[in-house]
Formats: sequence, C-alpha cells, structure tokens
Amino acid sequence: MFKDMSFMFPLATVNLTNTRIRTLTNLIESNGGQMKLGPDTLMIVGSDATVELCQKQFAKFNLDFEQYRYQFLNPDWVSQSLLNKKLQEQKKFQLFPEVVFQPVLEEVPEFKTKLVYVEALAKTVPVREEVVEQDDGDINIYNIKDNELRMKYEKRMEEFRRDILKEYKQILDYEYDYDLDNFHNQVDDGYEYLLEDLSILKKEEPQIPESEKFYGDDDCQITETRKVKFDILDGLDLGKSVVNVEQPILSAQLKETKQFNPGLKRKQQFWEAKKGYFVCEAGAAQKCQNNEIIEELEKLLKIYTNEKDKGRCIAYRKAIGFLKALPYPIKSSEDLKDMPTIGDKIKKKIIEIMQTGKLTKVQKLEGQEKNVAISELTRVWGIGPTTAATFYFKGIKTLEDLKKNLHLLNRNQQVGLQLVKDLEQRIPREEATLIFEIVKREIDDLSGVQGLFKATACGSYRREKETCGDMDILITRCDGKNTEDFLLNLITRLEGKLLTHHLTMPKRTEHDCETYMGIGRVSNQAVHRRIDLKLYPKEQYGCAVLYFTGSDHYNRSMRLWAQKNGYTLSDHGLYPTQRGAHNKKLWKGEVIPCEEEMDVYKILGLKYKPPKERSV
DNA sequence: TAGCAGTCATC
DNA sequence: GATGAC
DNA sequence: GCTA
Ligand SMILES: O=c1ccn([C@H]2C[C@H](O)[C@@H](COP(=O)(O)OP(=O)(O)OP(=O)(O)O)O2)c(=O)[nH]1
Ligand SMILES: [Mg+2]
Repeated sequence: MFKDMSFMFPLATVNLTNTRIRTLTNLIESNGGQMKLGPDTLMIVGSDATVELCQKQFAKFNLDFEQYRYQFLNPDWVSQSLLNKKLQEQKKFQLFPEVVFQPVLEEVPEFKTKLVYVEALAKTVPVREEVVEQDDGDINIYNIKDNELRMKYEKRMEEFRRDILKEYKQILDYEYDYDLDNFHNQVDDGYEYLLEDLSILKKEEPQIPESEKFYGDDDCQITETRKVKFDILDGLDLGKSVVNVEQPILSAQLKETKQFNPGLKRKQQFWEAKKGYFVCEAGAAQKCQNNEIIEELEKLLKIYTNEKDKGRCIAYRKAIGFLKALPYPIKSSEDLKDMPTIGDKIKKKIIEIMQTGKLTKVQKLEGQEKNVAISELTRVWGIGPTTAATFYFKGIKTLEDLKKNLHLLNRNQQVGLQLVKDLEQRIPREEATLIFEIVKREIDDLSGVQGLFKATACGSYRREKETCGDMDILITRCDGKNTEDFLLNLITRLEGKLLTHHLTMPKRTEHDCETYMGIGRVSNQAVHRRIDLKLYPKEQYGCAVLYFTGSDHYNRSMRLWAQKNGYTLSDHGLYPTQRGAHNKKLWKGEVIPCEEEMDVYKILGLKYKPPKERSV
C-alpha cells in the first residue's frame, strides 16, 4: 500500500527527454518510489523523500519542480489503481479529466524520429528515421508493364496512402490513442512504403561537397527508406512483371556484406585507428600494475550496479578494463592524459585514490543503509538489485530476514539462500580440475566411445586463474551428429556423483544448443559449487569457447569491435551485419563458419590472445 | 543525444 | 516485458 | 560516465 503522496505531470508541459525520463525512473524506483509513464502524463508515487529527490533531479535538469507539479492525488486511489494494475491499462489516465494536454511533439523527442514537413497536413510531423540501400536507379521494383495491372496497383496504392494520412492526422489531432512507436510498428507490420508516396516531403538535405561523399565499396550508399507494401500486390496476377516482390529488398539486394555494406571500409578505417582502445586487442597486462586503483573503482562499480545506474556501470567497467590492460603503473596525473574511457570525472577519482588511497564517494555510499542491505541480499543467487531493493523497502534487509520470508523467494532463490555461504567461496584450482575430471569421465562412459564428445573447461579455469567462481564446462560432439537427450542423460548420471541441486534444466534453443545450470560437490563433506554445462553443435564451437572463456568484459569489448566492423558476434556465431542510424540493425547475414577460436580473430582482424590474457 | 554485447530462462 | 544470469 |  502506498500511504505516501503522489503527483503527476502532463508531459506536454514538461520538457523531459527520453534520457531524462530514464534517469528519473531509475532514481525514483531505486528509492522505493514508483513512476508510471503514459503517453501524455508522468505519474510519480512516493514518499517525502521521493519528492525531495525529484526536486533535486529537476533542479539538475534546470527545471522548476513546483511549477510543473500538477496536482496531488488521493493516495488510497493510487494504491488501489496500482494494485489492480489499472494504471498500466489506462493509456490516457482519463481518470484525470482536469489535465489539459497540449501537444509539443518537437519538444519531446520520444522516439527515434526526424521531423518531416508534410505538405498535405501543412504540419511538421515526426517520422521514424530509416535507411536503406539505394540502387543505381535502373531497377524499378514497380516496373509493372501491363497497363491494367498498373492501374489496379496504383488504385490500391492510393487507398493505402489515404489510410496512412488518415492515421497521421488522427495522431496529430489526438483522436488517436497515440503511441508513435507502436504506431510505426503497426505500419511496419506488413507494410512497406515510400515517404514520397505519403506526400511527406523531406527537408532539404545539407549539401555535402562531392569530395567528402563516400559511396561505399560498390558505389552504393544507403540514403533513405524504400518500402513496399507487400500485400498490396496480393491477388494481382503479376506474372514476371514485378521484380523482387518476393523477398524483402534488404536481404535480396545485400548479399555480400563486404560488397554491399556501404561505408564499411571507411568505418573500418576509422576504428582501426582506435583499435588500441579495445581491451580485446590490448589484452590483460601480464602483471596488473594498478590494483589499488582498480579495487577502489570496482567498489564504485558494484555500488552503481546495485543502484542500476546502467550508464555509469558501463563507464566504470570500461575504465577498469582499460586499467587492467595497462602494462605500467599510473604514477601521476600526467599519465592519465589522453586515456580513452577515462574522462574528467574518473580522472579526478583516480587522482584522489593515488593521493589518499581511497574514495570519499565510496565511503559515503558504501555505508548507506540501503546499499549495505542490497549488497547483502544480492549475495544470494537469483536475487538481483531490483528484487533486493523491493525486499529492502519491505523491511527485509539481511539474510536472516530472508530466512523468515522464504515464501517470497522462488525455488532457486531458496536454494541460493540455503547455500549462500558455500557458493560465494571460490573453487581452488585442484578441486575445479577434479570436478572437470568427474564430468569428463561420465561423458565418455555415457557416449561409450572415448573422445566422441569433447569437453572443455572454460571460464576463469581456462584463463588459468588460481581460483574459480564456478565451473564452466562446454561440450560438443566431434562428429557433428545428433546429440538428442545427451545432456539430460549426463545430468541424470551425475546426480548421485556430483550434482545436488538443479537450477535450470537443458532445453533445445533455436540454435540447437542446451544449457544446464546446477550445483554440485565432489563429496558429501565438500563445499557446494555452481556448475554450468553447455552443449553446442560443432559448427558453433569456435564462437562458443570464445564466449564461455570470457572474461565478460573481454567478450563485450570484442563484440563491440565486431559491431564497429560490420559484424555481430555471439556465442553462436559471427555474422556480417549492416547497421543504420543509431546502430539499428538493418540486415544480418549468414553465419560465417568458425570452428576454431582463431577463425574469429582472423576475420575480425584481431591479435589472437591466449585465454590467460583475456582476464580483463 | 543515443548508445554502451548478445543470448537465454523464468515469471 | 522485467529480471537475473552467463 | 564516456564518446561519436
Ligand atoms: O555477463 C556475462 C557473464 C559471463 N559471460 C561469459 C564470459 C565468462 O567467462 C563466462 C563464464 O561466466 P562466469 O560468470 O562463470 O565468469 P568467469 O569468467 O568464469 O569468472 P568466475 O571465476 O567468477 O567464474 O561466460 C559473458 O559473456 N557475459
Ligand atoms: Mg566461471
């Protein structure tokens, strides 16, 4: 129940961008408040503390909180509505008719749109930005030769145009229950259309001198969306008079990334110069020289993880990764000059650490009751920052409190709680080896043929760490044949010998992989350990070991590099990928076969790193 | 100002 | 879709 | 929080 107060804003009058709304949501929700965002209103429920927070945050935004606070609501009503999930359903919060909405589309760039002047409406409307390959102009996909067919087609196109315009009008008139993003999704659904066809005229593009233009490897350039409503042609017997209606244009025309990924060369050249910034290229330093700084920054990272401050998490993680790759110690602020990932704020913090050995910020935050509680609660497997925070606001602050509230935990969390003391201990390498041996023996016994299945111990074990947080074992069938039920049988056989608890059972994914997560121990007296078993088909082995060996930050770095170079890298494979504005995926090609880790490094143009050097 | 890795399981 | 995990 |  929310005994506290609540207030709401008509979004129309508050200049809150997406980013700001996200910041605000995070802030409020991580402090026990609630925030609901409707298409036109922003509602906040919380205590006095929440109000204070909002005031501060608004001040940071340079906004006067009091001016915008619209009204207080009856807390009982809000409690009821939240409990009944009414608010989520009420798109417009019609229960507050006194709120006057004023459209300010330009001021609230809610969606990834650009503003386009629509002549027919005599208004500027936001239109989602899209890019697509432009062919050299010779191929006209509406190349319908038969006149009658053409007229039929054009008639339909006309109707379609009218519909779209009507919808746009509705949006603008607020008759439509609008959610522009959704609207575009709906339009996307089955439709493809040309902006020109909607009489939406583009603003003049800025003139780029010919010398600065880049037309891509194959003299083609993505400039604008070219869309066709596919089902508009349904029922028309077009014979062969229409080119390319069968396939979406993107996949039909962009066969070879290298050839058809426009601007890729320039992009790759650009990132090549910054290759050193990627820790996957630099690799971990043989001996880490900046442990003191790293330890302190990691504390801050942990705090921000608990606070769910995604942006800062990323920033600190990158900075830490970079320091781990640095082969020399930082001695003075001179050393910090021009270091990537280390900006003004982090630089200042590093200097403070060098001078005093610690951070006042950490001291301040670490001691706060809420952070203490969340750190404590997230020790349990299955409880993350959000769950921990909700527990905290229910007054559950320690593991002891959790034990009294077992009904609030799911099965896995209960196991996690029961074994928390065991699971947070790291595994000595010898014991890890023993676990691996047990699994390997069972694999051979089960398959009946020595070496038919290959098992690889990955994770920190493969990176030659002295202790491991858990066991990560990757299994593949060397002859590439069917592995139906193998993992399940393996687990059943290991139940008496190693495994004690199951967390998730194997299930085929769309990529033909299976994952088991569980807990086991080498003897009845031994400590319980987390054990992950993964079964991947042989074709995916290269990418799978690469992924499962990590470290997590190393993976992210490598995947970012792949992204910047026109690929997508995952545990299943390496794919050529074309991205448009805002890194939106436009096209994903066929998987590039990589049976070995080395294949991935070669294709990405990165130096091979032995596992040991991947501990960034 | 937007994006920051990519995927899977569970609820 | 949110959360948590690897 | 950093960066294109
Ligand atoms: O967010 C993540 C977490 C993990 N991994 C990969 C890399 C990692 O090496 C592997 C196994 O994960 P685990 O959590 O076991 O990490 P680890 O590197 O083995 O360290 P630890 O010693 O804590 O087990 O899975 C990721 O790609 N992303
Ligand atoms: Mg591990």
